[in-house]
Amino acid sequence: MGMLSEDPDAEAAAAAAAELEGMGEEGETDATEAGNGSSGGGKGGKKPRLIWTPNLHARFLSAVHQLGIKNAVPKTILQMMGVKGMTRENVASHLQKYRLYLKRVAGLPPNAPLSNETLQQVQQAMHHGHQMPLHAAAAAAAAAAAAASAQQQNGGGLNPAALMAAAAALSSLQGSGPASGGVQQLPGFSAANPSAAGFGPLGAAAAFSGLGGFGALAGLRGSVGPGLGGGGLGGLNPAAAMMQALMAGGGQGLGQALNLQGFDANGAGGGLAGALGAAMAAAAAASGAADGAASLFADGGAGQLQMQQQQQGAEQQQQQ
DNA sequence: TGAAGAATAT
DNA sequence: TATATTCTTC
Repeated sequence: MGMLSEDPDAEAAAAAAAELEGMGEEGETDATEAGNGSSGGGKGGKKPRLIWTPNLHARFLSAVHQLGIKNAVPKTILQMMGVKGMTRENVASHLQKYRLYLKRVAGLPPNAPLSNETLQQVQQAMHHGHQMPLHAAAAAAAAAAAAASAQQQNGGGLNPAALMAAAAALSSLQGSGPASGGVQQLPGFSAANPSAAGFGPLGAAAAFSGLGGFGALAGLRGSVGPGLGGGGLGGLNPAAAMMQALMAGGGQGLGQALNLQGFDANGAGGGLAGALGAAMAAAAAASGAADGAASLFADGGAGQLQMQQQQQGAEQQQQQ
């Protein structure tokens, strides 16, 4: 079943194309004009802000991969994407961000010049990362949620430990690469001593940034952020939806869950990056607004969560 | 002149 | 933060 992204090039592009066409031509930009609400008036003519939906990003990636990074320039990418209403500037802006993202994944400083070779290597590495089983993500998310939930009973508040547990679980699963580097940025951290993270959840987030890329960032924005705010999402619990999707093991389910809460699946699409986002979201849900997570515990996931808690304990000891 | 890419603004 | 816009360079 569908792993979320074995071959983004073909599958994603096809899916994107199908959806785009199906949705209606205009739809493209369908995207998404954000907001729009503004009154109606508009005259002014300001172009609506383009939102890079998972499908659009899939098309973008497809074009970039086909062209090769060397030849992937805005104009060409735009042509290959063939999205009505999209401008070269839209693509250029996204490409700029994408390149920065690749550099980060490669562990290069932002100002480092990027060689084509490096980028290609990163891309390949990412493809392999995509093969990562989703259960790993589910396990990490569950561990994080369980830990966060437990701590919440003691006094609540945010739980960097849960976040780090998720990071540790994921990075150990991956074994090597940027992931471990990300975690190493917080030496001395342990569940018993979460303050080692320095900045609490933000510290944990910083650790993730080295490996999370789009996925982790999107996860932070869409789920952890609101969770940290303490207010939750007013009944809607994207994290729970994501966990359910993950546990169900379905790529499509995950995508739908992500769409539901505005989480950009272009990030979640990658196995590892998406897993991080989900794990963090789960932790946030448990420590912040836990409705959905709670229902999940009461559900079939309970047993699995307990297992993961033990597993997490082992992880923590390793960290220490 | 138009496009790419970096820097900066929103 | 994500995306848009501006600025510089080619």
